[in-house]
Amino acid sequence: MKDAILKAAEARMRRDGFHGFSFRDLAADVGIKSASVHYHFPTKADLAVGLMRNYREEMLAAFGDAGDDRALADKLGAVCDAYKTKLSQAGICLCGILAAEHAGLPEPVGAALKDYFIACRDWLISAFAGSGADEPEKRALVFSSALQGALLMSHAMGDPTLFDHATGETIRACDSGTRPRQ
Amino acid sequence: MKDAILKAAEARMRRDGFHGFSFRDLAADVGIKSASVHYHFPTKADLAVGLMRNYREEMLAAFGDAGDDRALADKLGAVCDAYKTKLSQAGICLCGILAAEHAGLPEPVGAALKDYFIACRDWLISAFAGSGADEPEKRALVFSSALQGALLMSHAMGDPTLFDHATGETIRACDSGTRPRQ
DNA sequence: GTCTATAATTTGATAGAC
DNA sequence: GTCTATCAAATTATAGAC
Repeated sequence: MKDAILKAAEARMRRDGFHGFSFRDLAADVGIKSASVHYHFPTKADLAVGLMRNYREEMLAAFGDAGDDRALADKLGAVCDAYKTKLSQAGICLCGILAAEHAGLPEPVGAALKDYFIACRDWLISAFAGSGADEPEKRALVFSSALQGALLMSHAMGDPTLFDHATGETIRACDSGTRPRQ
Repeated sequence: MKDAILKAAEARMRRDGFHGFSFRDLAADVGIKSASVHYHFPTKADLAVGLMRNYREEMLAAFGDAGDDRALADKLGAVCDAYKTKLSQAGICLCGILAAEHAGLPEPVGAALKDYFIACRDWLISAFAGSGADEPEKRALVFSSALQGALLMSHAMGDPTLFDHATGETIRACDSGTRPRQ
């Protein structure tokens, strides 16, 4: 049941944001009462933090090993694919929408948010550094922001192809920047 | 007073999102009661739509004329500067945060949101087409998404330099793509 | 673990006096 | 235009029975 709540909460939070749904909505989704949701997650912040922990593990697992022998473009492609799967399910990145709202969120949520983006950044730094790219730290953040922007705009415009165009462009730029005049 | 409410509402909505503040918060900001806010804006959707209309005009004015004789990089730089000013005031783009939440927002807000992004896209298409770039439609959307992502990540990580890095990279990519081996 | 019941607060919004 | 007063509904969260 805890997993069912987390699943419903991810869908709700990715669609409507932290303040856009209630424990009663969630309870109705999984067929119990809101008091029972509070049994599993005392506060909404607890729910969000638990959700983000799960989400981080799921995404990093989908990215694969940043240090393996795949080509850089394949690694970045795996990251894009993981987010595209999320986009196709409706809603953007869980941490993307929470990032947009983060100034008005409980403090533990903000901390978990930074944890997520730092984990992603570190994965990307590893991937860039492994391919001999210069300034891997900078590239990692630029790539992340391009990705989050592609999710946001593709979602807002209701145009899934926008995500492919934007991420395709970004990967191509990274690849040529990393291995110039190949 | 209507302008004061709009100003306070922009700050609140850019910080906390559509559901993250109340008419009472707003009333306190400008020193009146919430009933008086409802006199100026009957519903919260009315407020958001009015806000977005103002915001759109303000931003397009800051971009300047898309058809003038500035270099493409200068035009794109003006767009980035306009958003950077917003970022420095705290909070991301008004339409960026509303885009993230848009699935759970009143319908008129979603319509105004699309209007904003279409206006921006058209401005950018004009700028790209004027410099002889190929696929100006595609470039416009890719540029917009890079920009929104840069705002989001810079905000979430609390790192203003991230915005400069990401947008600088994007402008450089557009420029070299438009005028190859210059 | 889930329920009923409810507390305590907040919310968007309205009515009507001034 | 702003106020007081208020409504009806929703919200997060808790207490205690089963």
